[in-house]
Amino acid sequence: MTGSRHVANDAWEALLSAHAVLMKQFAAEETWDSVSMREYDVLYTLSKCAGPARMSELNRHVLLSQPALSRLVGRLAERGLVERQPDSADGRGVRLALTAAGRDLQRQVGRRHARSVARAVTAELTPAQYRQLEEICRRLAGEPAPPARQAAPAVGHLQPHQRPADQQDKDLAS
Amino acid sequence: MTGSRHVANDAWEALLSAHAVLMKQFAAEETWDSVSMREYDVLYTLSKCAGPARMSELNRHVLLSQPALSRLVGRLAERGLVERQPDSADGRGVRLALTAAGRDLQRQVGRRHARSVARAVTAELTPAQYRQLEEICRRLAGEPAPPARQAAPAVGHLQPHQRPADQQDKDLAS
DNA sequence: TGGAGATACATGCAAACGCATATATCTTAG
DNA sequence: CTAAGATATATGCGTTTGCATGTATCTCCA
Repeated sequence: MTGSRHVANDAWEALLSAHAVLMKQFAAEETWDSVSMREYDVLYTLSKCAGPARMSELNRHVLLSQPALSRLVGRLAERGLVERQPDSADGRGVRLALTAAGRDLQRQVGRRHARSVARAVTAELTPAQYRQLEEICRRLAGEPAPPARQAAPAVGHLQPHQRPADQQDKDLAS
Repeated sequence: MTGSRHVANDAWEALLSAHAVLMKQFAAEETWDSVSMREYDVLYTLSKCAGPARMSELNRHVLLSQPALSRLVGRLAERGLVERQPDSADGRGVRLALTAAGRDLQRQVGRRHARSVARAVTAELTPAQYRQLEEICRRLAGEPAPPARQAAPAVGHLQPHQRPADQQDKDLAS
């Protein structure tokens, strides 16, 4: 038993290491023109959300404190990349959506970035391996983990990562 | 072909998501007493290096810019947790090592943190799964990937992650 | 040998972050 | 219906980050 604890820690450390190595690699590329990786992360997350998203929803995906995200979105809004509207249903909340310019920029950067990601991943892993990686990481992230790889029933709870399930090809398609 | 690109991107996104979710979870725990997670990361990395390490070596493991790491180490040195000595062999470089206090603090925090990590990982994954995760992530990180799980030949190039291969149990042992 | 370029780390400075807290709205027990 | 508490987001403020650059040392080739 005491061994499995150790192995579990090694696995997490390996994940951290892979994350750091690849993040640095991606950051060093010329992909990021006029947006930082964090800003892109927000734009990308917004692009995956069907309708307007809320700050708190965004904040579940982005590794940033709530105030930091609030200001980051503020900056993106000032640059005309996202639109921030008061929510009619909930006066405290905000509805966020990409503007046309924001969507364009996300797609453009997303295309380049997706290429880098695909290159890095496929260079080291076999298809079977990165499929396993996806499955395992989804579980780790606490997602229901859709085991079937084709048209899963789409259970539909708005858990951590809800995605429209279509349309997200746009940014990944070459 | 165009499909595998997409799947590879999904795998990376899943990894990012798992990273973000677990990092937030760990950050929210009471584990971090007097050190931030980044500071702990540096202390931990130092604890794994056999002898004194160099800044640039550290910087390979930690996701921070070189100036940020330089100052972070400076702060740790001021607090008496790490020792910074000029390198006799290379006048430009610095040799970093944990002080006794630094090692103690690392172990104490490491014990708590390792528990959290083990809890989180084993709660979601089977032993076979986190072993696979480790193997796959090591490859992703560009490590030689020791396929044998017992006493690998220890090729020994000082690639990204060189670890003493022993002693690191100390911080993970319950 | 000498000097151009590379490497290792540090520092000035503006931008961005996290923590604590403020503000506004929603929810709910009484 | 109201007051207490929860929730969603924003803002003040000190700290930390990244970028550009500085300084010192090392490397290597002419």
